Amino acid sequence: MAFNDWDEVRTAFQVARLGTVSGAAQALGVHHATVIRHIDSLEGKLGTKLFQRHARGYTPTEAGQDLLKVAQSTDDQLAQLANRIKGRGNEVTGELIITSIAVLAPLLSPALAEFREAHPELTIKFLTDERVFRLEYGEAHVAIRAGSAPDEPDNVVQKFYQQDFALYASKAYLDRHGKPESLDDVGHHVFIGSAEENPRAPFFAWLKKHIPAENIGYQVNQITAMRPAMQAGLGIGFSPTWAEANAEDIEMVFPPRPEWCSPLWLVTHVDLHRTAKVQTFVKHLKDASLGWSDIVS
Amino acid sequence: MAFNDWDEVRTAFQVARLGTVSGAAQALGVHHATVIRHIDSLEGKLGTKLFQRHARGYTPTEAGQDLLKVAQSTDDQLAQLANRIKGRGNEVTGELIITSIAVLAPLLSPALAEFREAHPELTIKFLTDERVFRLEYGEAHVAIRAGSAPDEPDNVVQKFYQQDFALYASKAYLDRHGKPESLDDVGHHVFIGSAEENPRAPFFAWLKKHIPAENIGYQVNQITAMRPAMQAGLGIGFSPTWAEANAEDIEMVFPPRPEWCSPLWLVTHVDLHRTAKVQTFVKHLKDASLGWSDIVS
DNA sequence: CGGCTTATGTGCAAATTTGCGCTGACTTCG
DNA sequence: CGAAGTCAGCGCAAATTTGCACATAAGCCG
Repeated sequence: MAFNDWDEVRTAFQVARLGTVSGAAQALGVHHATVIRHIDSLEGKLGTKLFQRHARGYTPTEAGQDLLKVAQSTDDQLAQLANRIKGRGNEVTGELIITSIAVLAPLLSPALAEFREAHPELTIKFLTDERVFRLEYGEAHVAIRAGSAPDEPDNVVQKFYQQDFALYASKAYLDRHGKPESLDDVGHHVFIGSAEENPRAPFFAWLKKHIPAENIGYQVNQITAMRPAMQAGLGIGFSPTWAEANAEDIEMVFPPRPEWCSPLWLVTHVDLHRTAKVQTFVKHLKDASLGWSDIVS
Repeated sequence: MAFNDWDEVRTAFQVARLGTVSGAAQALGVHHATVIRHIDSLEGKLGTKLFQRHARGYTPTEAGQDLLKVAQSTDDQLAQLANRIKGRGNEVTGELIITSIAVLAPLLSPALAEFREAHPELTIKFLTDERVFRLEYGEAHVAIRAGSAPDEPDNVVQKFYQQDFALYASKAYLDRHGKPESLDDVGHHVFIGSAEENPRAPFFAWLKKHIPAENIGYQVNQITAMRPAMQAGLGIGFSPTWAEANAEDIEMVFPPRPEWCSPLWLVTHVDLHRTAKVQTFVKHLKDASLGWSDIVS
């Protein structure tokens, strides 16, 4: 590769454009001696004269004119790129990647729909997977995490919504087994618990501690499998109040308790946290979360 | 303008392409600390993060991906440009601009035609004008000058042909006035001279000195006007022997003399003199000039 | 023709950039 | 789970680049 110093190309470009070393030096904001040395170096590497030197300035040779055309196009493209990048910092366009756990999709989707409508030039990607998408690799711009506060470095974490969990069961189950009177005496009632040894969710931890193991007749390792189990009448299970507010075949068995609560964390990478796009979205999500409390009240 | 350092763009390009600072440093042949500093500087100027930093390397953000595309195109174009320029140094293609005085066109044209045929990819421009085209401004690659040796600086001057001048007159003139016996006694014969006070051509200087003013009945300021005057029977005039070798209506009156001779100079700019294109052409022209002597012998 | 302006070119010193060695963090593999 | 390999980041010294002053040459303009 001959052009291993793009700055020299830029210098040569200005010389070719303006015709004089002094003019180019002024345009570049450097000393004219620097311009001369750049040109000399570039010509040395190329083995070709780019300019004919004379007392009135530098006249581009054919090679110099060729370089002028190419560098002009480069200069234009870089200027446009600079505009795009600088402008993008203050706009809400492009791509916004949000990652979360799948169960939050019903909760978040309305807010995402509103945000998408408010910023039509934005493409939203909503990623959910078993594995955790990592903000520090640029896999997502915003993450909504549940459970204990994430402490990944370089991540900006803020609590933005408190999920209230209650115990629910399907009408079919209640018709067959009746409604338990108290959590201290669960009788033969069946609860849906976690298959994990040390479940992250606080309500699962509570369940493991306060409900006899023989009453936990069904265990899941993914939360998404829990609600279908409840609907099928397999037992009594936890669900966030927002999810069951309008449910028809599911009935609340015990109201929410503080120790079951699971906070939602809004996580952004520190590099992206200040951008208008992320800030606007975070604000929108917080506003929307205020309405979520109304649903259950 | 944000991109006032194209080298940093080049560095960022390699980082975006390879994904790691170390890889980019190796590709660029610099220390990885330099790469980090370039990226930091560039991001600082743009006010935007181009990469997300993590332990496995640098992942381009949207802005970084945008830059990658633009810089990739720039890199390609510069590589192509380098190939064109480097290749051109050893090829005989493109443009070859030759300047001369108009009267030499009949002499040079056959040689130019041969050269053009030998190098079909070459475009030849043959410029003649009253004003002197200046090689140091890149107005021409090769100049063929007549008269005293040019001494412009930075020009490579070489003598390549000796024009022999003789005195001619048209048959019509000779029929009317007869043929002069000797140049010491020109009688009432009419000579065609120069309108200039100090003519450059040696034969005009000789004429002014040895022929009485009253015998110089017709004066021109451009040599091109001389031959039509001779043909019209206006008088006796100088012409190079090569021009009249096959003339039918023009007859030699006095044979060439050494003091009338005018050498032709082949002049190239020092910057272009070493290029294959110019070298090839100069060699061709010298070879051709060897044949010109045969015409008159 | 001669002063004035504007241009390029060069030696030397200051300033900036770069390279080096080292540290710490993460990933992968056995 | 521990060792090896890879990567980014940082302080300091060396090397390169740059700026400055000055010299020189050519065009401009009465």
